[in-house]
Amino acid sequence: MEHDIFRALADPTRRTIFERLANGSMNASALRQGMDISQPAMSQHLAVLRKARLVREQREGRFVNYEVDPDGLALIVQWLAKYRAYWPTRIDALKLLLKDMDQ
Amino acid sequence: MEHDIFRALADPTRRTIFERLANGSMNASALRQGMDISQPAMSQHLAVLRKARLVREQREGRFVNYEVDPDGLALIVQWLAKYRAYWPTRIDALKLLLKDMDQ
DNA sequence: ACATCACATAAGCACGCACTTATGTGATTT
DNA sequence: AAATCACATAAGTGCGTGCTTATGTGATGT
Repeated sequence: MEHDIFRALADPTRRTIFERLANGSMNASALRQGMDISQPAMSQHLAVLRKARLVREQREGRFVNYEVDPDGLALIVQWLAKYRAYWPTRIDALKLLLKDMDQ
Repeated sequence: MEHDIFRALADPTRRTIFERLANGSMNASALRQGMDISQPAMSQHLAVLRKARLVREQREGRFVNYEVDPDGLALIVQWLAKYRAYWPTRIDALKLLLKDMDQ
């Protein structure tokens, strides 16, 4: 399962898909816009992201709406937490993170 | 670079190596103990982890000591920060993280 | 100096993976 | 009910990747 996540994110196309979904959920056809990717390829990528729990589907008629699944991200956070002793303490990303989570 | 990281972590053997180094830095030979992996394979895995900045080397005589490189982890945190809007707010891992970072 | 040790690199191979084309499935439209 | 649409699945293919064996390199030991 942790394996599924890292394997899913190892592909740049899937990271792009995930990033696009993070900016708003949409269906598979909409996801293809401006991505130069075939319909089966998109479907296969979404299947991999689904298995990794990075993305979840929501049937709406004959469309399938896709959205970010927090479970996958939670598992990455969990994995990262194991190594928090090595996290640099002063980097901007971390400060950003802290600021955002404080409120 | 972010690509190098996810690709590096996509392999279970490399994740194991990384985890072992997180529990204490050591040289390549010591890393092989109990892992049933050839010397060249280990060397190649370490090269991939190095390129991803997840690990860094420190020559000591004819030994090469390996340790976790915080830079790689920082990049993952940075990547994760982009999706913090989707992080679940009540999971244990997150609470653990916060508690540890507060002090 | 030579041998040996710790590790890196080279080259070849088998397997996994991302793609393709073709076809299947279930819902909507007319 | 027949056609069309949105998407999934099947099967085949080329390439990347992780392994192997063989060899190179640089440091230590005798």
